[in-house]
Amino acid sequence: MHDKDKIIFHIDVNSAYLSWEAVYRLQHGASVDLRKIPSVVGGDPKTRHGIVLAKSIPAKKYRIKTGETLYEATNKCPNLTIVAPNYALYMKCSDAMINILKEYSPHIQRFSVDECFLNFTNLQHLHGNPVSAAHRIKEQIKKKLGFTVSIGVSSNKLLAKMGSDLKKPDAVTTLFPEEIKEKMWPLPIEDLYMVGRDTASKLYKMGIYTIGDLAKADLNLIKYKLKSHGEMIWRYANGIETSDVRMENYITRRGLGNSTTVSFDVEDRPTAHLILLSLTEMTAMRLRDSENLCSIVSVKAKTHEFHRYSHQRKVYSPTDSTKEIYEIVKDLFDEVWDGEPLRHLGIRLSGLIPNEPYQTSIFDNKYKEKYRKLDKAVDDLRQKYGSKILMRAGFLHSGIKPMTGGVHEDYPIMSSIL
DNA sequence: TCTGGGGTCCTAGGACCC
DNA sequence: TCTGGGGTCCTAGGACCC
Repeated sequence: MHDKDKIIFHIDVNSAYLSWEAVYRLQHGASVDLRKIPSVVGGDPKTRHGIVLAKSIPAKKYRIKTGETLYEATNKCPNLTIVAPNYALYMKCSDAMINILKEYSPHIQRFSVDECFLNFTNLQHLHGNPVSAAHRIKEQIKKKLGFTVSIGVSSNKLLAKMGSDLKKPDAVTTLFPEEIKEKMWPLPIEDLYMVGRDTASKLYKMGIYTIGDLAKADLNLIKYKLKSHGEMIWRYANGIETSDVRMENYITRRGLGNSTTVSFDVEDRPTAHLILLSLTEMTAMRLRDSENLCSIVSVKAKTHEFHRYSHQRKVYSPTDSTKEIYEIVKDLFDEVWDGEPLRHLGIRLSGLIPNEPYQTSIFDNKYKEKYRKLDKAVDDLRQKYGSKILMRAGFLHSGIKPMTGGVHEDYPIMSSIL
């Protein structure tokens, strides 16, 4: 089959967190619809989580942007309504949407909590023409779940994604290759997927301001200035993209990590260690749950002044043991920390190796086996009774949670790669 | 009441080897 | 006393995504 025969949908929930919050509140007796007033979902500034996570369309009219501080947002709009995030709710809404999509195609790639690709290729005989099927999907989600989506329809994932952005909210838009010139090329360069602030400013310096400018630019010049990233975005500008709709994201998982912004500045080693232990408990449990061992452990920190640094180490005996990982984490931290006050700590486990029983036995010895059994027992208890059922003694009266991280505990696997 | 958390990939430079 | 080049692995940092 030729790529031009593929039919791909990109389904994007409009202002996802905010819409889901609005629907939930209406269902529970709220009289106002958050979507119809200037409102945002945002974290708590008292714990230094005060940023805008999602905004309503009326809030957008005040030029409020996702990611900016609530302080800035309230300056722009003093009567802004701010609600706290409820990630568990968002998971449920996301799952409910996926279940509807599965009625149309089993071939779905969950791209994030609020976006997915659906492969509609060869399904016309079941569901009719793609555009009317997309409209039915959109209406069914609106009717059953109460929120709106924008759907892009094209012959590859990049164009479907760009298409879903063209019209919001509650819309179906096609962006087939023959429509690129008219619909995509006039857009500003920063609207192209994978062109962020830094890339955009480099392109401006080359006299490239629209997606069309980039599409028509000399590929060799772009490659010279922007390396492989340049080649990729040049192809995107021309609508060239051939990746598959991948159903099983977990196969390609490269690593996992957890991090946290602490409500106070960390200025002493014992506190830092306790937070790192708490993060290790969470990340190592997720690692075991994914049935992988890790061979690279990394620690990252952000200072009071927002300077970031990281330190990592390859370990020659891959592990999934909380204790072993924590010992490495502690070492790494002690090697780099110079005593500067920290606002944020994180750990990341990568270099994943499938944990198959015959492989792990190579590394096992009695000592390790003891910790393996302990980890499993703790995981089982926490799974049954919740993460708070057990905590290490060090956390008692510390004011620090025994497990930290897990805003998106199980789902979704985020990826910036199509 | 001032700046989240979870990801992926790429690049540069140094160490080390032949 | 002058000073190769190719290759791989590792680490730190940065850019991008939602």
